[in-house]
Amino acid sequence: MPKQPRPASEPSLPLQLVVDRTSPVPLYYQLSQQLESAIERGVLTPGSLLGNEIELAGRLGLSRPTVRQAIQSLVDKGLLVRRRGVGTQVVHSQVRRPLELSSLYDDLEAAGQRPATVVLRNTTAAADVAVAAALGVAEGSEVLLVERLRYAHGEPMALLTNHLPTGLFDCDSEALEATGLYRLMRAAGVTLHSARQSVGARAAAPEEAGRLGEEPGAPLLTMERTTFDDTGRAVEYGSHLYRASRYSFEFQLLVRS
Amino acid sequence: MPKQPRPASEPSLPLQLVVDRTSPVPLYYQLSQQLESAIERGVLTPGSLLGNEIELAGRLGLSRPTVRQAIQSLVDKGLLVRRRGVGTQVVHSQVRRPLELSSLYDDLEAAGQRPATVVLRNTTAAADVAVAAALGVAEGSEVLLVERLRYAHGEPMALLTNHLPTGLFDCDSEALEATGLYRLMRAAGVTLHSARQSVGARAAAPEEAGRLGEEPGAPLLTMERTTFDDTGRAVEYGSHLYRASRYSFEFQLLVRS
DNA sequence: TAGTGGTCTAGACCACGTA
DNA sequence: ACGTGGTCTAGACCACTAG
Repeated sequence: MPKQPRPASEPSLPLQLVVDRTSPVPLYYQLSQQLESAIERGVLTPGSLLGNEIELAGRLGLSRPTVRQAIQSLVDKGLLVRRRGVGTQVVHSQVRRPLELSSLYDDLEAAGQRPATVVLRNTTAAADVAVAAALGVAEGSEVLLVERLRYAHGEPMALLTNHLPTGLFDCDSEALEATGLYRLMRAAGVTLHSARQSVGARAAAPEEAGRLGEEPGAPLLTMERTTFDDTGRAVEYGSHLYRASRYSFEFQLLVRS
Repeated sequence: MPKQPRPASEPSLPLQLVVDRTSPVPLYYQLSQQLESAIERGVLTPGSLLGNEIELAGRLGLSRPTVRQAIQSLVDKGLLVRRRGVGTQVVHSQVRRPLELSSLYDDLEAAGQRPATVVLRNTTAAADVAVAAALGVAEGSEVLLVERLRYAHGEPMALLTNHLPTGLFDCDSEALEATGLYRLMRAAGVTLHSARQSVGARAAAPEEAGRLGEEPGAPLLTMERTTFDDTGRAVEYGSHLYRASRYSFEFQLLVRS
């Protein structure tokens, strides 16, 4: 009997998968990385089945729980979908950028826009009510205040105002102009854990408009964010203004199941 | 020796935990629900340790992997933090609202604002370039078009424009005025999987301003969203306008680790 | 050194979807 | 009826952290 043209949902798995047991990298992680890269490179096409877990485990010389752990991590990332009685398949969706704690610096760099930063202020100040509440410090206590103007393609893009608790890390203006705030914090050993964000819009005040190269009254995107480390300390409170004509927030999100 | 005041990070676990093996609810889920509710109610205070997994498993008559599965799900939600050599503790952070595929209707309802909706249009139309690209259909093909004005406290809040593939579900205007679009889709058996969003701002055009009760040129928040089901089909493309003076997007997000 | 989470195994039975 | 993923067990060894 002649072979039928293979439907997109049939197992397509000559796929080279190998694990190195001498490596310190966890086996499930090696596997999930290989699967992810195969999906990324298009070797595993959308809709294709992965083959059942038992057989996959046998073929790799792994136990089923280990294989499941690898697959589960990709399901959590939204790359795979499991269906009982059917199998595990590569998701069809076209976009697969995960939602991260986005850094404007990284965003711009990824877009090939070579960001530039001018530090307008880098000093200490007394915390006002809002800042004190966000950072969980006493009103009037001393906090770091950083104000930056960020450019892309030589055009101003955003006015970034940050408040940070003192003593957290060394906030050097030169370093701030060379990279982003989050990178500095991570480099200083701060482990970012979660953030609370609020995105809105308002009209530009005259001074803000002047700095950003917009007309007074022009629409600006606003973002306020408080970031916490894994001990629950607030490590940063940002209050940012973006030119709506030049910037928008893009992200993908997964539906909690 | 007199007892020292207990530091916040010490195990505090008289905590009543029980599992019902006759229940169809998975054991790990019963456990994670109980832990989550204990955290929510403040019985497990921020910073308190959970006690090691082995002992917890023994006390509940469960195996360690099952207990780990329960704990892991809460770690993924950002409620718990694990540290090797230390233990598992309740995260200190004050806010713990997860990021979801937010529905304006649900948001307003949760805020106690009793949303009202007026359907302005509910018809079919030919897909233009943008809509066709977003939904993955041919340009000019027929799609559903829904335009709604949403009110809170009797004030207009947002102008919602949605395009949907035909034949997906019954798009009844009365139902649309009684609840949100996502609820209708879920009720029709559509399993939402992921969405691609873009949030920006712009000035209100005269007609938009009129409908929303703003002045022309007033800043509006814009949101475009394409939602996919678990087969990768685009099931909805929305292009929405919010009064910036009355609405902003709020969400929490976790740092991928 | 002792205690914790991180990883891994080799099985088992069940529930659900498809046919 | 069959094959799939969903759940669960009872162990094991290792890596990291604290004291």
